[in-house]
Amino acid sequence: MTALAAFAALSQANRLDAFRLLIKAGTEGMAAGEISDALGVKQNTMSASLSVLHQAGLVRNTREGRSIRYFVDMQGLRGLLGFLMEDCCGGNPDLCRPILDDIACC
Amino acid sequence: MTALAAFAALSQANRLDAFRLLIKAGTEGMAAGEISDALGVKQNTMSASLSVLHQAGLVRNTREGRSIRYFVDMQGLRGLLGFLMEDCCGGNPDLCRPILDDIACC
DNA sequence: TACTCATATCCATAATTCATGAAATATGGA
DNA sequence: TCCATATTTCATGAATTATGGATATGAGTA
Repeated sequence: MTALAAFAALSQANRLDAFRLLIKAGTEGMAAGEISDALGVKQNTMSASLSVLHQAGLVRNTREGRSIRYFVDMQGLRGLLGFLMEDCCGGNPDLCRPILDDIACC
Repeated sequence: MTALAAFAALSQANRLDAFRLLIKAGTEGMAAGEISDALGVKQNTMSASLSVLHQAGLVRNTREGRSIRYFVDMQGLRGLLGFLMEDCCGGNPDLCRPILDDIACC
């Protein structure tokens, strides 16, 4: 199941930090090198981390000249959260409404 | 950081399955034995899994006679998703709105 | 072509994680 | 008290994973 891979991908500090950085970066995304610099992680280690996030369907990337730019894969994130919250609360809206309110990022 | 523990907790099949079961169970929760029966997992193995979810702040439990009943910890879940989506999308609502719509569980 | 920058891959080692059997703890009933 | 039930705790070995050095690939530049 891919949700498992996604949670596994987010369960390690470098990868979680990188993912949150990309969440903040939004549509602009960040080059792989920018990410490793920002987090003070060695280039090859971060490359491996980004690869795990990519395989888990949490990020996309496109080459841009010499750099490779990473973005959050919004569809992947959506699928993950949807899977987690499927049939939640046994149909009791009051339980999970506050959760949604808290993700009111925009 | 506790978000790390939470994602790690959800990154293993038994634990993710148990958590989703509890999401569906809502306020009723489920006894530890019910969970291991439902998932066909040995009792001590499931107990260890529930303990990991508990330490990660994703579930609560209360004793009920001889059984111990588990519930999703809504506050924990809320904190986790809030942490993940913090400052998301660089302030671009169109990006993350579909995500929220997809978690429209109730 | 030769050179440099940006990233990815390979490999070995160290560290972590997992499931299980066996034993311990807590509760309720006779 | 003694017993059965429900669950947790502990110890262990097997499997997985993270990390970093070295190296490879690929893209621009001269």
